[in-house]
Amino acid sequence: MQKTVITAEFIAESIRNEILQGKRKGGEPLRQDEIASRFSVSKIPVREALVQLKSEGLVSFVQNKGAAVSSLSADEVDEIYTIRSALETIALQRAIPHLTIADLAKAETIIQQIDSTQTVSDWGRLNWTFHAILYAPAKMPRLIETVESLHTNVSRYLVLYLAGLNYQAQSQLEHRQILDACRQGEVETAVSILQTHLEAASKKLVAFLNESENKTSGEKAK
Amino acid sequence: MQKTVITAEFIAESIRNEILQGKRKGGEPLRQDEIASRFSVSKIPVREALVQLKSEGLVSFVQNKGAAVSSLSADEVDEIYTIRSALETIALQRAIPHLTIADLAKAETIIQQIDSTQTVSDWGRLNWTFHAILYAPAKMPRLIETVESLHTNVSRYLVLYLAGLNYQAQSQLEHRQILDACRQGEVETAVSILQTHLEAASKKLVAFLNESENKTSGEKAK
DNA sequence: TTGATTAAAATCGTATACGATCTTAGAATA
DNA sequence: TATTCTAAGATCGTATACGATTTTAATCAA
Repeated sequence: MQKTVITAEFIAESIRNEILQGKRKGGEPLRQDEIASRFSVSKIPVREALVQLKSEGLVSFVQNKGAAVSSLSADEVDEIYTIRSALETIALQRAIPHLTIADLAKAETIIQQIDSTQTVSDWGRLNWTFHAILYAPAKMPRLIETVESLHTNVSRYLVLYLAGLNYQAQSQLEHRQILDACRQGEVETAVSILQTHLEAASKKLVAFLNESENKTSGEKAK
Repeated sequence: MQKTVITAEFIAESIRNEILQGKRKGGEPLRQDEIASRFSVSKIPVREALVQLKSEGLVSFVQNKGAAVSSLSADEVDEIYTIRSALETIALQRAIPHLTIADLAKAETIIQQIDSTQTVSDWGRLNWTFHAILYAPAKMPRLIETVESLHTNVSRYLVLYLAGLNYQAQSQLEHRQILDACRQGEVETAVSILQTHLEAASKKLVAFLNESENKTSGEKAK
């Protein structure tokens, strides 16, 4: 077996997953020595992994204090959804004319998998998979990469706070409506529902975060 | 004087500038030892700088072959301008109602500076400064950061290939039109000219790159 | 008790060193 | 001559080691 990937990539993926699964909370420091010994490597690939995650917005660095899991404010979440809406709209619009039967079937399968999903991190991952399938034929890899990164950033909050509610039922309904519109080739309709879909998530999440920020206001000055 | 920035940040900025000034051509390998000795540091901060630049799209890594300055295809440039148009449109639209007299004056100054600019790298930098001033009041730091990164990526090609032509005169005319529309608070007009402005740059650059790609087709399979 | 002071421990950032991989150039072979 | 082989050099990726900074905790003063 050849060395599968660069060490730093492997470590970055592990830490990314931990953050997405809520095992690492916002603000929590990421000790280089601890991570290094856990993976039985030196700090050097660990630091490179953290620099990578910093560029994805999942961790932040402070001089001589190392890395910590970054947090999102309500404003930032709002901004992220504005960007996502603009970009995903373009992707879907361009992709629909090129969607194949196989793509649509694959998307349908993912919707069903989401229905029977138990863990929140699976839900977040499948959620993105569904969208990514519909966007892929747009052949815009940079746009998709950007959107995926933004999705990842909000996902850890979504899975934590919206999973229990009736949000999932509504979300799945919209997924099915989007898929139907894609099948019919109704670009306008699909894009419109997608925007609604994103706005709904954004509003709930922003409201939730505003609430928690008010509760804990004053702590931030620390 | 305290240590201004982390070493890696400083090195990243230096290499970034070299790439933007055309001192480092696309495909050119970036030797870690060479860079390290030039800055009198070890390879470790150099590698972190390169990982950072990779996340900005300016360099790419290949396993055991290190980093090299990345190149852009015509398709990628086209995609980048599509993304920029979508995002900059939002930024300008939201910023205009909050533009102050001081912002407008600052933008006017930059236009004048561009007129008297000699070097292409100054032109690229000032060009972005002008746009950034008009976008800033939108208060969307992530969006701006994303757009800036995309601007940086195409800038090194723009300055190389469009600087000589009459492109700059046209570009400056559009800058003044955008600024005028901003002064009048005419959001629709400003956004519309901005889109034209970006499309013009995109078309010229894509045409140029398609031409060079055809000339050198066959080399790519290497 | 509370707050200031300082020494010890923890942690960071990076220089040095080294095995692993890749590249290159000359020798051997056809 | 052209091609394959091989060994030396170049370059990469990372473990180890260490000074610098920060944090913690213990001591002392108010």
